[in-house]
Amino acid sequence: MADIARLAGVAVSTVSRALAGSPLVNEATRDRVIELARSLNYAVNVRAQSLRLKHNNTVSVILPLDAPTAQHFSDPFFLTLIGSLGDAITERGFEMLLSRIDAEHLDLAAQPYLSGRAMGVVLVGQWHHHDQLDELAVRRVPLVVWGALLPQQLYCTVGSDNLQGGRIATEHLLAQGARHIAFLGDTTLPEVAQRHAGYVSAHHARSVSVNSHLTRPVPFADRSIDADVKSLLRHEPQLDGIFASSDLLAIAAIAELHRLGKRVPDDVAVVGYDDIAMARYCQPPLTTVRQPIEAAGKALIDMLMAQLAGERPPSVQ
Amino acid sequence: MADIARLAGVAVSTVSRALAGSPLVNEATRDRVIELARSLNYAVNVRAQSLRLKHNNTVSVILPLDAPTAQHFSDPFFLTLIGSLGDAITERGFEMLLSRIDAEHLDLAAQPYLSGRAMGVVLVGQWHHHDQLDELAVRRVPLVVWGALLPQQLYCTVGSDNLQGGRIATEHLLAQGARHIAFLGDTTLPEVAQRHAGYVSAHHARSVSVNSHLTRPVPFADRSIDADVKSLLRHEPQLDGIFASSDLLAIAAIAELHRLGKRVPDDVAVVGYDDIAMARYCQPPLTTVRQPIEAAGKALIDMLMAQLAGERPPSVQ
DNA sequence: GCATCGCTTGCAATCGATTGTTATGCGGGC
DNA sequence: GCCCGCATAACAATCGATTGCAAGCGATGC
Repeated sequence: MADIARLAGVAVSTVSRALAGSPLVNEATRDRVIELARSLNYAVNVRAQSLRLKHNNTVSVILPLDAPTAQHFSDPFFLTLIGSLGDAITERGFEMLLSRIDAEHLDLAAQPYLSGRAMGVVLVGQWHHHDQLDELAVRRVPLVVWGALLPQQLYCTVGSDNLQGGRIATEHLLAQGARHIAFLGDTTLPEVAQRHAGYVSAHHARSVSVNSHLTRPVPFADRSIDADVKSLLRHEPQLDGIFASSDLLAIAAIAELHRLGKRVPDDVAVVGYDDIAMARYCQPPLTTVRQPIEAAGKALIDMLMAQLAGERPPSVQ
Repeated sequence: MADIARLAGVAVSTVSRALAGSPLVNEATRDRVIELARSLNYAVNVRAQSLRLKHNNTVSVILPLDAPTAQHFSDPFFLTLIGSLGDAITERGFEMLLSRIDAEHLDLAAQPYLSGRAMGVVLVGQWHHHDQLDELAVRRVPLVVWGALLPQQLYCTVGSDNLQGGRIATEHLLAQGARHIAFLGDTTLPEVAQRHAGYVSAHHARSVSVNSHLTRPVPFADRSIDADVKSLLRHEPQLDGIFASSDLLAIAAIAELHRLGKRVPDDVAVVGYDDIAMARYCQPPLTTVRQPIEAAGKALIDMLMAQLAGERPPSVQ
């Protein structure tokens, strides 16, 4: 900016005002400065600017990394959600800072906010540390979380109605006559636990008993799912339905069922969860419970903005 | 930081040194300051820090937005590539700033660098403006591009060998006896043009003539692909192969072929490109040309670092 | 001769950190 | 008693921008 000031023969403050389009500078001066800046490929230093202005136009999006499963940025559901967030953030003229933290230390999610890098934080998933998130809310960190709505939680969440979703998925299988339905998913995660509760509730509604051996605690995206499917069939030859807590699990399970000579859905019906793009293209198309991914990004950002405006927006399902 | 200095009874400069672990401060003082900072949930203001230090630990990743197709952050290939970049950037301790620009103004990709927001830029795809990217290279903007290697280009690229890939895919179809092979892809894009050149070259190698009516200029991810498949079959009932320039196109084409009563691959064989995760789970698995997505993120970031170190790294295929 | 006008521009403080230089306190040697 | 060296800590300039306040312009009226 000093260079431009020198070349234009004015003070730095005038350049600043000119580039900001302030009416306090002469039009001729302003045009001269702006033209000079353009020809020099000059752009205002955003760090200095936001330091001075104490404001910020970046939203931090954090995808916790579940170390045990060494999961990378690969899960299609999370990637799609990130895409949806990216669109929502871009539409509002903000920037998106994407990072990862250890899923065991969700409190680190406050870092981008505390260090002035971002105006607020969007966290994808609660994982196992609901308590750490409550603490962040107490510390008034602007935060919204994609995940389950838990009783008396202090932070804001956006998510699908997992209980209802689990019920619908299971009822769909029961309605087709399935009576030995497996549940695939890590029920220590709040969202999956709610889906499992829906699975149990749907059984009760039809007075069908739940065989607890049919619930397998597999992570969201585990390649070892094949072994689980094999073991399920060995221990429960009557298996006639699978409710997988993610589409990826469902698709992998179907592939393994095919390899084992089972017909889907004739022998074993499978229902997934998420409705990722892939699900639509399967042959035949995978039955799945739709999570509103497209709307989710918008809802998360809307909620973050409301929070920054001082409101306490209610969580959304 | 001033607050901590006051509470600790020392000067701001001492706090700064203490938090940075400088040996110039007494150990007792240092511990006292660090403990105070922790208890106050204080984090160094990164904007001020990087303003002062004139360095930067964020990499800007830009996904051009192709306005005509109103394409959102949804293409699984690009999302996977972003995931791969995210992993590579996180591994090196950097941050990832993700944004979108109009694909017609790739010169805007320099903005995050010029405004001091990022140390360098990774651009996903050349789209239609090779020239604008050359200009950025002339202006010495640290930039690496995912895309095709073009003759005498001035900027660095990472990408697969599209010519060879196109050749392999087409030869695979020809080897199965296909003689009326359609090409689906927007050949005005450099990468797709090279794949098409491979398609033509494979035909020539076997002295099979190329029917130019079988080349359809569909965008990477277009839902209207169904109409193209219908029209291809109407005009060329002998159609026995399709080389789609992306897996998404291939999968959509297969779905439509099924609807039209064609068997895949018996009646019409289909080959895709990219090898997205989805391809592995199709029934039967989609034949595709693998793009090294996992390695790509690492390669792009390595190249950016080399450039920042003053080297002129060669483009990689 | 001087205060005043509206308009434009320059001065200087400020944002929050870092770091070279200087100052302070203390103990020991002369 | 004085000075020196050493270990710490304070001072102040700096990064690049923004902005309240004041200064300057020439004409005018008292």
